[in-house]
Amino acid sequence: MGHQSCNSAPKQKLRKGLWSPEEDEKLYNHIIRYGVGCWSSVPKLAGLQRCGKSCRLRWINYLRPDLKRGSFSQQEEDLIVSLHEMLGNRWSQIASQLPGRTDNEIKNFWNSSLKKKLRQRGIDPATHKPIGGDASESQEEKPNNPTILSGPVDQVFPNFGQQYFTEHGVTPSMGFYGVNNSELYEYGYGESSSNSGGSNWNCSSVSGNEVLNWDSVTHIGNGILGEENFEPKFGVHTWQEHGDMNGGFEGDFNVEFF
DNA sequence: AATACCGTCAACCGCTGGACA
DNA sequence: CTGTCCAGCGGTTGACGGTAT
Repeated sequence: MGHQSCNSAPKQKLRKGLWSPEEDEKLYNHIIRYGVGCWSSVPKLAGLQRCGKSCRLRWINYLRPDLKRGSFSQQEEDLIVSLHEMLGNRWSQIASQLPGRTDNEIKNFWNSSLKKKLRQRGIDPATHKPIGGDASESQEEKPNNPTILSGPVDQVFPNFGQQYFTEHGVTPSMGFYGVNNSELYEYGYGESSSNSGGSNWNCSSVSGNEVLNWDSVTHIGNGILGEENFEPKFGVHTWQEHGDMNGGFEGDFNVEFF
């Protein structure tokens, strides 16, 4: 099958468990000198009795020079929580938004610390919704409490921001954005007039700025692109781009988070 | 002082999907 | 098209240190 464990490689006895300082040194020196290349050949070339997978993990989670060590800042903590709300347990995607942190590190931090903190605050870490209590109360509260932010892209979207748009080759524009099957999607951006492209949102032009008709938000879960489970996360009211658009997106936003 | 319990974290395991022959 | 190899991912495990009993 398509899987192989460290046991299936060569008869030679492979070491497991914690890494010794000598092993670390061998692996570190090898990769600094020759780069990674093919992980399966690294142990042989570096003189290690480990499988390539084990070497890869050790490098990524511990030896890499660009790793940030030490405890998580409050800012990082908040970022992890908001990214987890959007992406779920996609630790590598979450880690990609936190320079110097590994997916393993974030996963451990989440499981050992953050989950507990959220529960203490009365928030279910799985759903990010209030635990127990009066469900109707919490549902009523949501639409009445949108968060409206204005400013540069990285300020308004600290949780994925400029990098997200750049990586996805998307210029954020007026419209709805949301989550479907834990992927962030943009829907209907850049469109004016109503119900274009099968989307169920409306907008109109007012003094040169396109304005969303938020009444249509309630319809957005119904069959956009034939998808279910679409969960709107935010809408861009107005925006203005600036800077070098070829080098990545820059702009000022007026955004409403649901 | 002994040991049971708990939290943290490094590392492993097994699965998935992409690349390639 | 099929099979194999491999990197990457997320869940799980186990070692270890600290704290409670």
